Amino acid sequence: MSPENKAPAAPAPSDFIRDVVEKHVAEKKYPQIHTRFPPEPNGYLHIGHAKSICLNFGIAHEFGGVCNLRMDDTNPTKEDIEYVDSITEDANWLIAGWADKNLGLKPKGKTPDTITSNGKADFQLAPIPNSELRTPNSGSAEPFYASDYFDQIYEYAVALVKKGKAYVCDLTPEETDEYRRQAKESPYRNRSVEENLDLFTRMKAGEFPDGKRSLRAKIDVTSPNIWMRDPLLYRIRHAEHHHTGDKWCIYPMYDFAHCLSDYIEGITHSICTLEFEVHRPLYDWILENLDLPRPLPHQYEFARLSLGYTVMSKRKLMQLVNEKLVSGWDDPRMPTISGIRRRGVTPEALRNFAYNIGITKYNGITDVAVLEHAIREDLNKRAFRRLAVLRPVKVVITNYPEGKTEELDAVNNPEDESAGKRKVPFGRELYIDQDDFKEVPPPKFFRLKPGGEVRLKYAYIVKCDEVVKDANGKIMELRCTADLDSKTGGATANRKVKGTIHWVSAAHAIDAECRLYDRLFTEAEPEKDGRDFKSVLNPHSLEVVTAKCEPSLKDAKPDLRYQFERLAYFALDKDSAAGKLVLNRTITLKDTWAKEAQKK
RNA sequence: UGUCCGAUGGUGUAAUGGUAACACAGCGCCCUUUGGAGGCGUUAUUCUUGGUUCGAAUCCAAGUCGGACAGCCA
Repeated sequence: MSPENKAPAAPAPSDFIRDVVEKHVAEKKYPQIHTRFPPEPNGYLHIGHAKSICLNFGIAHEFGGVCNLRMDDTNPTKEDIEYVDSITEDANWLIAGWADKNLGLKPKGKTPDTITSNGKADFQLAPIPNSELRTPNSGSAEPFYASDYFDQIYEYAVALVKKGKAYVCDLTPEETDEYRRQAKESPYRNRSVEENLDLFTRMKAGEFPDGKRSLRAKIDVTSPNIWMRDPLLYRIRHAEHHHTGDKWCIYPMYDFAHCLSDYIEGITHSICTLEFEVHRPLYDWILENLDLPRPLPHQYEFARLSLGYTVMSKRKLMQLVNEKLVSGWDDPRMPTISGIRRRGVTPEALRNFAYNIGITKYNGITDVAVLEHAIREDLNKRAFRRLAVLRPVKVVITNYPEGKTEELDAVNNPEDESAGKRKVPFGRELYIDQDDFKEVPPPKFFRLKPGGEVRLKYAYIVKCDEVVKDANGKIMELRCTADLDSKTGGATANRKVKGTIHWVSAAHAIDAECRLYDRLFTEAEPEKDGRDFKSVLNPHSLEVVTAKCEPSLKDAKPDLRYQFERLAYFALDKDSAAGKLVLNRTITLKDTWAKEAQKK
């Protein structure tokens, strides 16, 4: 295929944040665009994070910049190394082959350099340059950690104290709350610099118990924005940190650590979700009051993703895991990146989805159909077609010789000629799906029925002569005759019959455990009107069947995708072993017959 | 209650003072050895009121509705 014939690349995305970046690039405001993706390692990444990853890495990718992966780990009591590892893996999976060249990592163990910028002392930690290895956690590179800057952030706090812009406060958490609500100054607000310095040093040294004192910024307790009413900068927490161990017993708050981490890393555009909008004045205040010599980062906010038929908050996802309502963070029904990956969705599909939904400041609920469309569109192009029967009914072709086997040609992917062909065995005894036979067919039923004809895909046209039942009336087998001239190339091959169904040869079929996943909730908005989201869990979100599959599926590969013709897309699950196939249903094919049948 | 933010078909977005468009969903037709895919067509939209203007989704004002925040969480 010549390059001209290739489908045009999707136009570069455009939104209000990219407009700003584009303007800055045109003005040459920064030497390089530098974003960051900064999750707290207190849970697994979900599809909402995927939106953020696509935005931050997308901007770096489109404007020739860098996007740092950073663990925002300033609260030791909630974080864990398990999450650091999963976040690294998930982020890397999503950007692989796309923006991996723009991924900012740092040398393992490296902390900020103390440098001189414009004649002033400065802290800086640059990513490893483009040319070097950027695979996370392999060899010499690793993500950034806010906790690697605790020394520098402490220095910045001391600087604020010395400038009279921060003070040690002895109010209890409850009192602090009350004072802030009432716009009252803390009685400790006007301590001397010397006393503040002494107390802050002793806080760091571990002289005081948790909650006894805090470091607060001295801004304006009457500000209409509560975040400017002398916010906390440091709290005492005698707790072991997953990355810094027991070195610290005071930890900076998000607001203090985040802007400074951005600055230290040389971030130009700090993009976060809408709930931080009211924090932006504080973000700016801290940076502007520290006499920093390099250009300051700026914060931009966008609406987080809400998706129908699922929940997104880490707290609720954690609840589903802990209460064993799902099998784990990577249960294929979970909206986590690891769950979505295990389900069989590709990173390309997820990226296309992120592209399609756009970036705005409006809090809407995205229809899952948009996600499902992106998944089907991607899988349709790449999946190998296979014949498999989920709920088998036996069919005997009475005019087909016993013991005879034919190897019939079947295309691997009608969308992609280069995917080639394979052989599927045909014999006298077959399985078809229960749904493809109706003894009393409804109107417009194009499949097999008593006395009716149907095409067996890639094989013959058959007619159902007899329905054999057991004593209870259960269908045991369907006895059919084939038009033996009707297979491809035969005399009657072009005869038109209304329906075509899939099948497998009973003698050659192999078994596979198929896990049929459906949406986790029965309601588009599980928490609407404050109801308990667990009360609307879909009891049928997982059904397990043993499918009869064409024999070529024994070589199924974990990185390939399969379409069981006329049914759904499947991917190999990690529970598979030699001789034991386990397949996850990623998503069904569109089923216009089901829709038609529903109209009754 | 205060502060901030937002409002365009059923849903999500575009139009940056000049013909309201795209995708998904829906509906209809064509095609089809997948009731898949594809093709064609179609339904349906600027929160309200006032103002500025030759002209407003866009600018201004007031209102209405919705969201976020008000942790020593991030």
